[in-house]
Amino acid sequence: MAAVDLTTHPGHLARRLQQAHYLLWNTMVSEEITSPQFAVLNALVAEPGLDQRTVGERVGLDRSTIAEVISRLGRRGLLDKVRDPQDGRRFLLRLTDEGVRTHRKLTVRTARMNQVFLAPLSADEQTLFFDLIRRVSDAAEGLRNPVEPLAVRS
Amino acid sequence: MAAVDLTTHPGHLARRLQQAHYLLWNTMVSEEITSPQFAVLNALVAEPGLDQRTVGERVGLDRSTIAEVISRLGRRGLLDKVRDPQDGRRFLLRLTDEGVRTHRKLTVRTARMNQVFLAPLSADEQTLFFDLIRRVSDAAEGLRNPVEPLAVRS
DNA sequence: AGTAATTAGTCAGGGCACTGATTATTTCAG
DNA sequence: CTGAAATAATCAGTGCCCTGACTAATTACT
Repeated sequence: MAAVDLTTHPGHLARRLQQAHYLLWNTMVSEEITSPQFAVLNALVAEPGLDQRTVGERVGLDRSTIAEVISRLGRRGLLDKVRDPQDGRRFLLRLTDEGVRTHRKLTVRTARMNQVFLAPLSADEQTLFFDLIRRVSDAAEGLRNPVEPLAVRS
Repeated sequence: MAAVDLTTHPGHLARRLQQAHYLLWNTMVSEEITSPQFAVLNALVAEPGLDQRTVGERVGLDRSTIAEVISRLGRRGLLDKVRDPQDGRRFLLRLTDEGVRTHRKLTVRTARMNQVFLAPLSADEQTLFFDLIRRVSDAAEGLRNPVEPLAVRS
């Protein structure tokens, strides 16, 4: 009696959207490299030598998850990890040649996949789609890290 | 040089959206029951006595995942699982009283959470948001199960 | 009736995602 | 300069998500 219509629940829709994407990625882009892994490669192409934590921040992965993802990419020989001589807590990350090649190859396929994925929407709708999702995500992210209460320095 | 802007990649946005939702759910709805678990409870409120596979279909979870989710709900005493006497392969699922109570409680909180989550969008934009995401997901889902090619019976 | 194909569910294995606790290093304060 | 706070990374634990291989039960085809 009291059942609810999940198609008006953003969380449920978000999950379905991600599943749909996962499937398409698997068939059109790669079965080896996942979408989050590609995001890490991409971040390191843009800014080589980043440390692990910062990469996680760039692509939206927490400290634990980014460690796993990086470990997998390292095992596949797509990136190198070296202690920062300036700060012994950090590891600096840099793509190998193989990592750069992989990124380049997947960039092309990803673009094709995105076209297919978004094909049901007109160009205007696609823009709107990005905008709406981004606004909702950013707002929720903001709730997470409440703006520092402007601490009053005694 | 060849780095790409992930904010125009639907997969990346979908992942971020889901993370944002996960966080909000955890703080505003429940730390025990997850959103997919609630979806299962909801499906069984709507249609008590469904079998496992069909529940999975209703909420969009594959056979393996639905088995895990149901096992957790069973462990928590929120549902019962009995062999179908008509078909010994199936398990029929039914919420316990505790399961019904939990569903009712979470329904209220979920509605509140959805309001907060969608607050950055106007009413019209919310409708559009649902519509765009649903269209993209459904289309991708369609690619997955290509329409049976109308097999020509010799 | 008896074998073949289908179907429901399980299991093993890989990957993503979060929290809370721990370790090592650096920085800050007195 | 030394003890305390902060920071980068790891680890253990839980849960979601998929695939491919397998088992058990049912249905369909001779």
